[in-house]
Amino acid sequence: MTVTIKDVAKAASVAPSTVSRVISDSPRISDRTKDKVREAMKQLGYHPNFNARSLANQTTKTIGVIMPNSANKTFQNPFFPEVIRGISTKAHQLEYGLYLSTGQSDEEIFEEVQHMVQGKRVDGIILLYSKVNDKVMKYLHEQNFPFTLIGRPYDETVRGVSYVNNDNFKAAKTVTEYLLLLGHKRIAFVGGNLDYVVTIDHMEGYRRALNNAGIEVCDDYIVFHEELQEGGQEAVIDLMSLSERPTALIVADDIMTFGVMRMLSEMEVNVPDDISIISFNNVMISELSAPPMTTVDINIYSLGYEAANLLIDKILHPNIEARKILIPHKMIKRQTCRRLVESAKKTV
Amino acid sequence: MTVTIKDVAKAASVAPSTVSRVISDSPRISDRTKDKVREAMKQLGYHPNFNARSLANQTTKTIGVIMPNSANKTFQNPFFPEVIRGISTKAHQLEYGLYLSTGQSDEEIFEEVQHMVQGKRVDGIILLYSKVNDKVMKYLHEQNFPFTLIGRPYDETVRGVSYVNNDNFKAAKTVTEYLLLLGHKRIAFVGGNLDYVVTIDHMEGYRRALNNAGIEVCDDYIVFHEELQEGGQEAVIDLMSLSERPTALIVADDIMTFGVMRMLSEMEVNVPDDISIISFNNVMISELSAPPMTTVDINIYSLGYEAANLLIDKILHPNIEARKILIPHKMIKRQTCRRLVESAKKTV
DNA sequence: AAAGTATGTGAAACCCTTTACAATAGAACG
DNA sequence: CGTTCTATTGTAAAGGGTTTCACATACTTT
Repeated sequence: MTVTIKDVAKAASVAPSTVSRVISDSPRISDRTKDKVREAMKQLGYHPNFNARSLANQTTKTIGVIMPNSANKTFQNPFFPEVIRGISTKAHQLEYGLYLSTGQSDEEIFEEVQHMVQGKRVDGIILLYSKVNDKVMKYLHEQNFPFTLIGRPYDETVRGVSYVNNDNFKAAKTVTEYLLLLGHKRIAFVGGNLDYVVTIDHMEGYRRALNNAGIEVCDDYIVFHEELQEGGQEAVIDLMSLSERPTALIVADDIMTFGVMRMLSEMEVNVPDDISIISFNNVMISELSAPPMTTVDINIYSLGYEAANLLIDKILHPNIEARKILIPHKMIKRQTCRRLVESAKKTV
Repeated sequence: MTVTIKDVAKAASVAPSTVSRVISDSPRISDRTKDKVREAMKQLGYHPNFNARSLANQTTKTIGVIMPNSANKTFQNPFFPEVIRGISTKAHQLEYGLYLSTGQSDEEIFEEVQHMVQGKRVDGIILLYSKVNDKVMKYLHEQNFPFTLIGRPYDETVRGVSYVNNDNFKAAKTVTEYLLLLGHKRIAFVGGNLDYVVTIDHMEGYRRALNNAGIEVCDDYIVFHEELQEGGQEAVIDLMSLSERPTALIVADDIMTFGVMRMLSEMEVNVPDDISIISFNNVMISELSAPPMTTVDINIYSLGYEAANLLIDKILHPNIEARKILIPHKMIKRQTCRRLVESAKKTV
């Protein structure tokens, strides 16, 4: 049926091992023989069998990409195609393939990871999320299996975890300071799922900035929501029902901001005249909102690219020590923030 | 090092073949033996080696997913995570894994597909796009390798291609008719890349509706753009520069519509008062535009789900004949279309 | 008691490559 | 001319399973 190395060997009247060596371009084979074998390979249309190769080599040249639980809509966030594009680019350069997780629940995902690892289906794994107390991460760490995190481990004292992250604490702090400088005092924080480390870092940055400015953190101004659009919308309802409405919002994610802005517009609250908004990620469409949103570009593509780089490095040099990469972020000022004029909003 | 089937066999004092039979739950093994072997597997923490299995079985339980050329931004369209979610769900149900293409250019992708197929890395392939004269499709067809298309082959006379598609012709026709009923006569069409079959189908539907209504199709009203946001923006510039501006726009994709609406808002052209818009896909955020957009829901998730279903069927029953599945679409009326009042726009 | 039939198990071949080791031939050397 | 190198190629085992075939039981049947 299929053309194997033996067929090529026969056709070129050499031993299978010779063919194998020609494939890996071993210097121990004479040029004459190489030519002869290559000719035969072309004639017969030979392609190496991937599985046999992996088996003999104990290496798959494949990296496993673990997406978060896809039950909720988080998944539709353009964040994912973009990280994957980054991962994909680097992987392709180094001739690695990508194997995607398909599990829907945390439990399913965990099982899948076990299979990937124990079944030697991939050489390493990239986790596209960082959760607090993540079973998957714990497992990979225990198994001493090559992996990198996008984000950071919740407990940074855990040694030996490579990750690539933004300085989310700093980004959130800066963003809050920016709003403070614009004269805002009642700044609310609309976070994502609290199980994710990024949410915690954002919140800490926000708190710190407020503390530094001597402003008391008001619990009513801090809300969390898992779902992207719906979450954004519910957050707005909660916040706008307060007797003292916030004058500015820090929102965890651009997509959530779309939800927020939609709801605000239904309530006829004008952005940025009545309320300022700043969010995170700068996905492609965030410049297309009405008005275009001010957000923090976190360089999603690089996050993926560097994660792949780190991982493959680890695969190739297992004894290399863990590295942490910080991808720079950058505030992109567009049109959802405005300076608060002193007297103005005194009348609530 | 790793626990193999032989270790299990020894521990349970049976032959390796017996262990193998237990794994595949063969009816020829007594329950007592099965229990004994399973106990041993658990004790030793045995997991079957995937590559060895694939090699012996000649089957990988993996399906290859080919994304379009990721050089341009098309990729960031939330369409992709959503189809993949559909594919992923079905694949997971039937215990198939997903292997993703990483090539950036058409040429790279083609090579990759060749490797996947010849190297027996996957059991079947799903093409996430349908292009005119697609080399990849041609190749898969020639090789008689199991694959399904999302979209449809340009040349439908090619026998034996399974695909899942929307009736894009009909959707575009309906949408055009809808605008006609609202009193629009100057309806423009902003299409995607003309290499994609979907673009052609949309255009044909549009033309047909106009013809049926006895309205001459004006070439100036038909524009195409590859890029999503930029494309949308450029299209608007072109159309709004015409002496007779269109009163309604049919846009190929929701993301593009975001670009269109952004540009329109910069020009201070009001949607829907000055111009009506209707587009396709209904991705998650399309309800979050300002105003929320009227669009055609094409059920992206099902597209993926059914494609996986079709493919796996084909893999399992190679002699089954090719099937075509049409996923129903549905117009979602939101707020970007309005009735044209007779007298109104006469003054251009 | 002999023959026939399930049922359970083991040995060995096979899937395709890689690789350690062996073998051969020709070149260089004394 | 015999010996030692060196360059090149071959042989066989390993990598971890699956599958076929044949054999050994135990149980019916006549």
